[in-house]
Amino acid sequence: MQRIFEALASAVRRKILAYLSNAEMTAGEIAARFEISKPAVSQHLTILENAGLVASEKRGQYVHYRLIEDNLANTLNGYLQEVCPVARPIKAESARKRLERDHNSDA
Amino acid sequence: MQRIFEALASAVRRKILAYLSNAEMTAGEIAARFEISKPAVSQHLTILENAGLVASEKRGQYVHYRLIEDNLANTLNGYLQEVCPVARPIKAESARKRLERDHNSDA
DNA sequence: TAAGTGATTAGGCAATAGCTTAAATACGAT
DNA sequence: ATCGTATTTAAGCTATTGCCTAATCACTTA
Repeated sequence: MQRIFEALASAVRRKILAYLSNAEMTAGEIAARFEISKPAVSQHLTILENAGLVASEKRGQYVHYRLIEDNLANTLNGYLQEVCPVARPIKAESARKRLERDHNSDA
Repeated sequence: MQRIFEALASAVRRKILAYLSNAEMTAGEIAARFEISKPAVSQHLTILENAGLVASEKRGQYVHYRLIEDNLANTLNGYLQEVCPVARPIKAESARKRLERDHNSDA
């Protein structure tokens, strides 16, 4: 409980959740999206993971992060983010990324 | 949004919300309930008020604080607190306080 | 108006959060 | 094996948070 609220208290971390809302991302992709260093993003991801909001999976060289959909806090937060002017465009980007990937997987 | 999440990130502040869940309280009553100084509680109340989670009303010498019931964040938080082992006993105290007052108002 | 009580503000201190750069670790490809 | 890339860990710095005590402000009552 405490870890969830603390994780959600950070604007950057909520943006990361929005960015993961529609597509899985590697740590590097997430870091590239935001204006902070990779180590800083890595720390945020650790906090989100310890709060049970995201899960990571190492595949080769990359670490893929995804939302844990089956999670009350994420469900409620996702609902709030639908009406949040900061989160909405980031969620849209996330959706676009997924579409791009679906498209490219034809190649 | 940011202020709401920040307000809810503190365990003491969530306890204060639980304590207000069933009854209005003065600043002094809230401070007496928790093991921190009155000024510290006053700061927490300011943060909760700035987040739009509580409202204050000065009546004579006392400042009464109450939850803003008609508030999405409070509604969701109240729901979470129903299943929170920390918040539940505090909510019960709050309910007891209200009953005491209803009883004493006969005098 | 003076004293007593409730509450907040001010000032100061210790602990923590969040960031950066540099170093280390893990993996893939040449 | 070595080099390049992806990621995390380590170390250190700054800003903020949260608390305390002391002082101030506001109100009530004798």
